[in-house]
Amino acid sequence: MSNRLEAPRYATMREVAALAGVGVKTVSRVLNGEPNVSDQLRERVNRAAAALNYELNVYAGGLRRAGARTNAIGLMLESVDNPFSAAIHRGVETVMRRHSIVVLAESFDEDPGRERTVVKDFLRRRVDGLILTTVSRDQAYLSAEVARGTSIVFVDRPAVSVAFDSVVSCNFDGALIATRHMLQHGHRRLAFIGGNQQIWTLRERRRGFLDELDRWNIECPPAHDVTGLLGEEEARLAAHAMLDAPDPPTAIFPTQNRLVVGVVRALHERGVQHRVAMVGFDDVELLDLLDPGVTVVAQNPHRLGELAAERLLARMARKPLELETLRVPTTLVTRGSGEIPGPHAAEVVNIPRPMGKAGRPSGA
Amino acid sequence: MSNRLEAPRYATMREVAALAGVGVKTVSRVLNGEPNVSDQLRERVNRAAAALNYELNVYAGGLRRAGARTNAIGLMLESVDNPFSAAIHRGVETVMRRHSIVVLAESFDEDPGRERTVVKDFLRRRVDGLILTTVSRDQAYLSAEVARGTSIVFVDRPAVSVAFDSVVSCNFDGALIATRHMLQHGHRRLAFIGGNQQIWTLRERRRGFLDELDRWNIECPPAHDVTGLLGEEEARLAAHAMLDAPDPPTAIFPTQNRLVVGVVRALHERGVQHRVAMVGFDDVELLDLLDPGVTVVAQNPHRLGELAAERLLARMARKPLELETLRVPTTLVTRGSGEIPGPHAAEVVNIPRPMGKAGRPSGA
DNA sequence: ATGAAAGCGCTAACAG
DNA sequence: CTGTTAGCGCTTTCAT
Repeated sequence: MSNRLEAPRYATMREVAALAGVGVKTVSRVLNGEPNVSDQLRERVNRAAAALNYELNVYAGGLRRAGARTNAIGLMLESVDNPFSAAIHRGVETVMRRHSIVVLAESFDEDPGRERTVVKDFLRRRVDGLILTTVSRDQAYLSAEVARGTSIVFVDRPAVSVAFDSVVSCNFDGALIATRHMLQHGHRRLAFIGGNQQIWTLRERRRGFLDELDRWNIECPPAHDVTGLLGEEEARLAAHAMLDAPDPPTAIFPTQNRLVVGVVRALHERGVQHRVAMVGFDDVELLDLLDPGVTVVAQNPHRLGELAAERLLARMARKPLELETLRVPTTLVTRGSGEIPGPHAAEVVNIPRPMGKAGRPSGA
Repeated sequence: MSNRLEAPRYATMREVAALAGVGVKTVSRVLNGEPNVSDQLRERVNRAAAALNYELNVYAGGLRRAGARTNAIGLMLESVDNPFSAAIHRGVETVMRRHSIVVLAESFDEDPGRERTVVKDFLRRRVDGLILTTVSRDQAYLSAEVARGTSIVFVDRPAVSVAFDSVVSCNFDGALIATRHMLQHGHRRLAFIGGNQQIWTLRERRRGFLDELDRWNIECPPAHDVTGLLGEEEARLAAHAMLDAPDPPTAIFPTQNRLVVGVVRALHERGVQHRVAMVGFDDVELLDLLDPGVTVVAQNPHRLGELAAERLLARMARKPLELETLRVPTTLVTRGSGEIPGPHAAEVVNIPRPMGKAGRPSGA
C-alpha cells in the first residue's frame, strides 16, 4: 500500500523509448545531440523525456563508452576552508568549467593518512585526473598510478619521490626578498616563524631566509628560528615568548597566512606594532588597513589553480610534454610594517653587497 | 607497436579473478568485505588484486546494486572562494566524511542560469542528495525532483516556491539588533548598504533594519537605503558618495562580508573611522585588529553547513520528519566601531521604548 | 563456501 | 535515418 520509495526513482532510456514509440538508440542519439535523427522523432523523444522527467545517467553511459571518461577530476587541498586553498580551488574550477569537468575537492588537513584515503576514493570514482597538495614524504603509493597512466599534477608543493608536473610559488625567492627587505631596513636580529617542517613550502621559505642571512654573515640564534607551529594561536604565543626573552628580534617573518595573523595579533596586543618590524609570507584580507599596514610577500593561489588545471587538461589529452615544474612569482607588497627602521638603519649603505656568499662580487 | 594508452587502464574484477584462479563473485566478496570466503581464497584474491593494482569501480557496482547510491552529494554555493561559502562547505564536508560521502561542490556566482546547469549536472551524476544555495525566484524546476524523491536541503537561504527543509541564519533578528545598537548609541541617520535584492538574506536584513527604524519612528531617506551593490568596490564608492552628500549618515550598516570590507575601506580612506559609526553584517578576519575594531553581527556558517548536512542525511535515510526551517542564531560582537556615540547619545534614556510600533508597550 | 548466469542503464557496432 | 544486439564492470540471484 505504501508508495514511499526508498531511493529517488529515475526513468530509464528504455522507458523513454517505449513512451516515444522508438528504439533506445534513437533516444540515446537525441539526448546526446547526435545527428541522423529526423526532426519528427527528435521531437517525440524530447517530449517523452520531459514527461518522464528523464535525466541522463553519465556513469552508465561512461561504462560502455570507449576510454570511459567521468568528466570529473579530484582536487586534494589542505582544507576547502583555508582562503589559500579556496583560491586554488576556484582557479581550478574556473578552468575546468570551460571543459564541463566537475571538481571533486577534498580536505586532507595535512594528514598523510587521510591523503591516501582521499586519493583512493578519487580512483574508485574513476576521476579523469588528480590535482594534489600533499605532505607525505613517501609518495610511492602513487607510482602505481604512473604505471596506469593516471594524469596527476601537484599544486603548491611539488611531488617528492615520483616525477610529476608541479605548479608552485617562488617560495625561496619570496622569502629571500622578504629577508633582504628587513635587512636593508636596518634589522639584524630577525626571527623566523614557521609551520610543519614536513611541508616543502616551509622548508623553501626557511632556506630563503637562512640563505640571505648567510650572505650578510648573520647568524640566526635557535630561539629566533621557530618552526612546527600549528596555527594562529601558536604563532601568537611564539611571538610573545620571543619578545619577552632577552635580545628580542627587531623584525619578525611569519611564513604562512595563519601564522601572519597570529604574529600581527601578538604585536598589537603588546602595542609594539610600530616598533617591531614584520614581513609576512601570504597576503590576508584587511592587512592593508591595519596600522601600520602589514608588508607581505603575496602569492597568487588563484593562478596556481588555473595553471595546475591547464596542465592537467594537457596531460589528460595526452599531449607530449616534458615533465615540468611551473613557478608562479611572488610579490613583495610594502605597506609599512616591513619598513619600520631597525637599529642599523643608518648603516644601510655600508652593508655587505647582497650577492654571493661572503660578500663576493657577483659572477666571480 | 605503440603501447601508449589513451586513457588510464584499470584492471577488472574478471582479470583479478583469472589471476587468482577464482570466480568473479569471490573477488567481489573479498573486495567488499563480505563474509563466506575461506581465508585461503581471501588471501589469494588480495594478492592478485594488489599485483594488478586493482581499484574498485564504485559506479559499475552501483549500477547493479539495489537502490544504487553514489555516496556523493551535490553542494551548490555562491563561490567556493567566498569565506562564508567555504565555511559552509567545510561544515558539510566534516559531517559527510563521517558517512564516507563525498561532496561535489560547485560555485554558481548568484547566476540563476548557472543554478539550473549545476543542479542538472548533479542529477546526471546521480548524487544521493542536494544542498543548495539559490537566487532563483522560480524554483519550479525542482518540483520534478520532489516527485522523484530526491533529498534536498536549502542552506543560507530558504526555498521559495517549493517546500523543502532549510537551514538559515537569523538574518532579521541580527539586522534588528544591529540597528537598535546604533540607535541606542545615539544615531538617527543610519544608512543601509546592501547587495542584490533578489537574495532572501538581503531582504531579511533590510526588513530588520527598516522595522527597527519604524519602531523608533525614524524614516530612512532613499539616499541612505542603498541596495544592489555587487561587491566590495561598489560598497566603497557608495559609502564615499553618501558621506560626500548633504546630511550624511552618522552610522552605516553594510550587510554582507564583501560590503563590510568596502565600507571599512571608505571610512579609513577618509579618516572618519572614529567619527562615523558602523556595524557590519558578517564577521571578517582581522576586523577586530582595526582601529577602531569593527562591530559586527556574526553568523556561524560552519554550523549552517553541519546542520544542513545532518538534515540531508536524515532525509536520505527516509526518516519521517516534518518540513522544517532551522535557524542558527547570529551574535552581536562589539568592538568599537558600533559604539561611537551619535549626536543623540545624551538622549538615550528618553528614546521611544523599542517594543511595538509607535512606542506602544509590548503585549498591548 | 563458491561460482555461473542474468541484468543494472547505457552506448558501440552493426544491421536494415 | 532507425533499430537490434552485444557488452562495459559490477552485483544479484540462484544453483552447486
